[in-house]
Amino acid sequence: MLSKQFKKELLKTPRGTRDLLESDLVIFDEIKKRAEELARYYGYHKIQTPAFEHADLFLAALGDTTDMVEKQMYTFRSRGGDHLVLRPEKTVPTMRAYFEHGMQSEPQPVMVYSVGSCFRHESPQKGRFREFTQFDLDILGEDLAVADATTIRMFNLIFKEIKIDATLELNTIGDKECRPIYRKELVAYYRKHFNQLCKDCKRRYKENPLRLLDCKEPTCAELKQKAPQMIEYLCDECKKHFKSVLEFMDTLEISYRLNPYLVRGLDYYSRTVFEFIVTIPPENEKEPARRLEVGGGGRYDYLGDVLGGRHVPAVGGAFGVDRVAEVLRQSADLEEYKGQPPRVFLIQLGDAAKKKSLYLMEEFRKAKIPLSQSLSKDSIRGQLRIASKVGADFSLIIGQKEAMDGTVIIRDMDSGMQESLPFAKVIERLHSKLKSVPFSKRMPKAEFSEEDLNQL
RNA sequence: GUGGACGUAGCUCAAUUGGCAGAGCUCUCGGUUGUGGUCCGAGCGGUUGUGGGUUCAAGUCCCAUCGUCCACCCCA
Repeated sequence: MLSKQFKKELLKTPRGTRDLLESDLVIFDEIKKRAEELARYYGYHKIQTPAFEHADLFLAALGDTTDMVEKQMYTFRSRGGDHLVLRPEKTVPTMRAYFEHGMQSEPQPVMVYSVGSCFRHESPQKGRFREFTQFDLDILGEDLAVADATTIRMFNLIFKEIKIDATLELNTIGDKECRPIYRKELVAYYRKHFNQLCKDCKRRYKENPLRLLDCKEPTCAELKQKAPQMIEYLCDECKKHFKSVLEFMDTLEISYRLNPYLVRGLDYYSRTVFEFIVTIPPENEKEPARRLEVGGGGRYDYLGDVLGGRHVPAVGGAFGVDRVAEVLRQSADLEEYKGQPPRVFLIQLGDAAKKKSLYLMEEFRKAKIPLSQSLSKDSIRGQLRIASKVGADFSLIIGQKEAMDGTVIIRDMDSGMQESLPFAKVIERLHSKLKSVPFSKRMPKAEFSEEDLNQL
């Protein structure tokens, strides 16, 4: 037995994690289901990689971005001494699986999707957890712009399907040819204005110049407006590629906003980058509307070279199931995400009836009658209370008398009308009753006016 | 790592200048020994996050600590 003090500390999930209860999971599952249906239809195949990988896999892929590796990854040693890490994302594992299973000798491109937890040791805040669920889509072994367009289109379709109003932002960050040139220009520009930069930007200037474009400080924002933009420095190939992506967007009638400040920090990224943004209205008038990134991705043509020593042009992205669920919870009509209440509630009174009902439950299951019950309650009153609380349309009542003469009472929970039938007829009768009571009629907490009551 | 707000029952929150720790919801049981929703009654549920200090007396004041949320940093 834990002491009370320890209970307070231990009987809760660790920081940045949480339990998902049924009311959360019906939403999660529905999101995953709709995304999966779309992905499958468009030719993606499901894969599942382990929750942890060799730490060196990520070290190799991410390069020497020590902040990410040291501070934000859950690394640990196995008993055998392996240096492992809880996966912080799924692009790298996907590429790892591509090589491990020789997918380069399958017809190209290889299209895969996956859904599962990722882990980052960050300080939690709204929509950001240390364990979170990502839905990933990737196209490996294809450098044509149509793959970029397909990826973006998939997320566009998915968000439409789950009724989330997300804005697409697009940019290109060039390739190995043109990006270094641009970066040099950018650094040269900021060098001239170095003294005006905010404290953070002075650090970014050294560590990750492209991130300078991300700063929200007023003076920095002003500076970046006059900063050189990637688009002016694109090589011919990249220009052609990006133009082609945009043409596909027009063809598919997907609206987008070009955001020249959208960047990805890591070296293996190239060309197309995109994000889907949801604007959340402010809770009170003083606060500005918030931008929540619900998904994003891009092309990563160099990851294959880094990991497998082989050029595998690829494009992919992910959306955060947690964030999407959060947005849905605040905005959407959640009716269709609510779990369906059991339609029939089985009530038993007395030992003989309880035994009988235990047997009957399996018969009802085979007959596909959606049944619920509370076998631990004995009073009819208590059982009926639960039946109405869970929103059952009908109750089946089996008491001593019914158990003896082989009948069941069917009670219509709306009207209170009851009829007694032999066991053999009950299933057939229920099927027709369930069909005749439409979903819309079901109101768990209905309130009746006097007129209604008089009619009964 | 930095800054701000907040920690009282399972949940939402009260508690006056420091003066008996409370309400609503939920849950359990009963009002009706075989009939639900509304209603009524009763009950369960607390070391007021933790530790220390001031005081006759601390949920309240002070210090420390832990935790949660929010923002920053970071964002694969």
